[in-house]
Amino acid sequence: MPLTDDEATLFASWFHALSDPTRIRILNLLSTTGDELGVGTIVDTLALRQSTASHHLKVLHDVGFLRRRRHGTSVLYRVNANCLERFPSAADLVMGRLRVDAAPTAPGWVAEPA
Amino acid sequence: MPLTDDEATLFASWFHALSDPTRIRILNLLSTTGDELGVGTIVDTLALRQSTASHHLKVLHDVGFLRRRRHGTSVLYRVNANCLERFPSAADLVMGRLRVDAAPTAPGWVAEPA
DNA sequence: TCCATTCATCGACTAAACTAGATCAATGGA
DNA sequence: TCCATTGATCTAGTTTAGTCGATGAATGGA
Repeated sequence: MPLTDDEATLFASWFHALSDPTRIRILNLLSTTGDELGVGTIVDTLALRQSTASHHLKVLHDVGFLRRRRHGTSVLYRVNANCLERFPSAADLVMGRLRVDAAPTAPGWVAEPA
Repeated sequence: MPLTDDEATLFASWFHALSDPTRIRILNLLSTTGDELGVGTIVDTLALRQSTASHHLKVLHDVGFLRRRRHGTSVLYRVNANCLERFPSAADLVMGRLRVDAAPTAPGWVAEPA
């Protein structure tokens, strides 16, 4: 049974969030570091402009790959653990090896405050 | 150990190939069908313009997700089986759960004539 | 050889995305 | 309250990507 257009669009949006090298580096930095980082640290570590980093962090956050919280004047970002540990091999969804109705509706579909 | 810029760019290119709904639908059609399909069949099944389909097929082929062969006047596309069965959870690469030096350099890294 | 079929490629148009400087908002300390 | 810090948002400029009609190339049959 083929994917619906809506499902295809949804899955594409997840991949889209990973389709930029800077976002890959941000995600890799956060996941290998293992805990939350402020925007300034990310900017310094990856040599990004602040507005550029903020833009990419928003993309990753909007799709559910990242969580964030304020801490004083700074905002700390971290990888969404649900995403990390339960995100199925995304290819499996596309390839029809996972039933769509058993799949999440978003990368961070497990309840957790945004 | 963080990803290099080149690695981040490479991984991003794989995700980019999956970042469009039409390409997701093409890949899903080919994988669920289970064998190779001509461009005309894909065009009819997914209600695409021929040039649009050809464009997306090229993107998927270039990145290694699809193989193709001529058959008479038509061209048959199929999913790259190496890709399907051995493509690791792509997220694992980004998340540092797979060592980069153990990872493929392309989705279709296992030798097979293009 | 001539023609029909099937796709790939080209060119133009439009929309979306990335970057970056500038400005705005939230927080906390003096 | 005033100001410094931190990061989000705004806007502009450039690039990249998706769509689609038109054209070109490969194949095979008449």
